[in-house]
Amino acid sequence: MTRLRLATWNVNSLRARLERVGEWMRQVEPDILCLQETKLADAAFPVEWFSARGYESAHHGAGQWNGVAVVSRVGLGDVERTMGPGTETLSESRFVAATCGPLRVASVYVPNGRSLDSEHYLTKLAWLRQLAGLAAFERERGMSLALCGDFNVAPDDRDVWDPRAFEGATHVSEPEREAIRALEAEGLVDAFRVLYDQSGLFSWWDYRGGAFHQHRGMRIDLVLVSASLRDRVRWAVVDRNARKGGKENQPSDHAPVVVDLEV
DNA sequence: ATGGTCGTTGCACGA
Repeated sequence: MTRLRLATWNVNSLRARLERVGEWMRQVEPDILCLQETKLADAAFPVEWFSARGYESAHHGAGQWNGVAVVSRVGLGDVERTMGPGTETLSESRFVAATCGPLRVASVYVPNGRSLDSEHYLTKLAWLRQLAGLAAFERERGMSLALCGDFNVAPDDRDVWDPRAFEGATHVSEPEREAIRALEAEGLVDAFRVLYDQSGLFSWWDYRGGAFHQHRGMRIDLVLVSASLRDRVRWAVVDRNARKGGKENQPSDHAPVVVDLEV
């Protein structure tokens, strides 16, 4: 039995955050790290910076927007950059998957729905349906799966600072939450919720209005693992320290989520 | 109180 430390972090520009990511990795020593919003083209992704620290990497990005990566020190192979045949356009540069040791790992950056009456909201729901198809595919071929990333959905009211503030907004609407439950119906469990049932444990805080200091956040960064791993979740945390900092050490607006699995 | 801040690109826009 070995302990596998899995983490996911929307870094809001890897170029702007690289030094901070390096310091965090040195302290936390994740075995597998999923990144979102690298905002890099594949050619600009710092493959050698990661390999110098003992990590292989797979990146999918077009630059400027989106961009996701899987970084691993327990092996990395069979890289896929779409959720399946015919989904290249939908997948955008928001999906990359790789096999890392015993796990199939996907780093996902679910589209922001913007508003309930936006076409982007429909794209978001379609994207999540496609992701459920991928979960079914991995289950059918017997792979243990970890879907890690920024889902832009708060699964239930415990995951928002004030449900009343979100009436009629995205991230909390019933169709979005149903899409997360559909992933669970495909055999995935929210690893963080295996250990914690409290409200107010957030992973994202708006940069504006001092939201972080006033505890106005949401839990939208998730690690969804195969149900067969439920009893192997040993430890989990949202590392709020990584959300701290000011002018000289700017944080992302997301904190990393860390999950330790006994595999 | 319809504001606020950050990262990117280029003199707004997405989140």
